[in-house]
Amino acid sequence: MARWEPDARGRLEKAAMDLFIERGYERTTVSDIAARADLTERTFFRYFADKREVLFSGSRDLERTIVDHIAAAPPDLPPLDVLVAAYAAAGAWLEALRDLEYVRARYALITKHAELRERELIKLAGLAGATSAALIARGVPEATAGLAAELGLAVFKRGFERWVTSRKPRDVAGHIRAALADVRGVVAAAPARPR
Amino acid sequence: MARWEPDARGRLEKAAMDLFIERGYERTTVSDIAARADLTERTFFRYFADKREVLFSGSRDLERTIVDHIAAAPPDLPPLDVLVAAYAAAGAWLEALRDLEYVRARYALITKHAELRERELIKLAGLAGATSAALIARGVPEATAGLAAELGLAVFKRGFERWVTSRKPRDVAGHIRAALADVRGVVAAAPARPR
DNA sequence: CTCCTGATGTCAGAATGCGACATCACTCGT
DNA sequence: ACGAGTGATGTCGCATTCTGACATCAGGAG
Repeated sequence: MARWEPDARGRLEKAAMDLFIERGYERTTVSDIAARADLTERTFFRYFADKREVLFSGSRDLERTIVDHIAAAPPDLPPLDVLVAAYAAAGAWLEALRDLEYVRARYALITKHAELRERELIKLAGLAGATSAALIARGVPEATAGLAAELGLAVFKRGFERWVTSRKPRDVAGHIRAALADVRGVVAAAPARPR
Repeated sequence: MARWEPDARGRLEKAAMDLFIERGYERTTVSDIAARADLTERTFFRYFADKREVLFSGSRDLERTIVDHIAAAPPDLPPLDVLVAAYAAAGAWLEALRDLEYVRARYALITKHAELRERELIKLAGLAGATSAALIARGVPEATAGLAAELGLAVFKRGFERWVTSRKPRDVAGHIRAALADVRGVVAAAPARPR
């Protein structure tokens, strides 16, 4: 018999999600989570730097997926199109990986608690940095890459949000590409001119 | 004689900045800050919701300034241009209000500590929300406003960063307008086509 | 003069997060 | 087969952040 139950990290993540949904984020302590996972508070903090992190373990994989797609994109595609294609692909990957109910529950939690939104935002900022670096590796000039990353992220955020909150959800990729079109519209907008 | 020294809030902010610069953010406790301001830890938390907030008191004024400029912009200007003009004006306002050394020291602190970057990001997200609402008040459709706000914020971030980190600083407004041009370039980029 | 208000202080305590050390089943080399 | 080492976990103690409840007390309103 194994010395410990396996997958302590996974158990902690599940216990945390369950408890957050049951009682809310603020009213569940790390001690509660650890107890439900049959572990110690101290052990929780060995796996997660702080209480928030338990909700963000997936962000590393997401980032890797996106960066890989950027590297694999056709070499003459303009930066923003590279990013949007990568986000669309990663979105589809995520869609297949996670239950929509899970994604929605997590989204609701993060939206509701400023503490968690802060963490989400810094993860996304890290993602922007990673995509920027991936563009630079393709030969995109540094100055362009940073801005493109920021714009691409805006497109992704918008598309993702539309996906999660739409009543009859269609595919993420579609939402993301629609968001890109919207961005193009906003940037191209010219002042109304009487004629 | 007044019962207490005046401007407790201001004293706390100054004490905090000084100590953060002297010993770094992490190694100064709230108790330290309060002591230097001749106040109690408890009083600190009456003025600031948490330790980080002491560095962000200005963001309310900044937001107000920007929103006012948006409201006052010529009615037929396209959303993104409205935003960039407002940011440029607010940037100039900030430039006149604060010592460059202060802005830089604060920027260095925030850049260095993830905790503070998180707070900064959520303040900026709040700013995006406020600018979006201001656009909607001008009659911009909701869907457009949100995206325009996000893009405008990206322009502002880039311009501000360029301003703070450039060795021989020129005016913020110029940097912001330059960032807008860059964004237009990125969005307009077409795939390289042999002909 | 008295009452009230509002800024501050005092105290106790919960929760987060960390360093140091203990435990103990399992594994590997011999 | 056996002893040393490894690695995940537990235990303990502590600093720090943040909150609730109550106390204090100068100055202003009546």
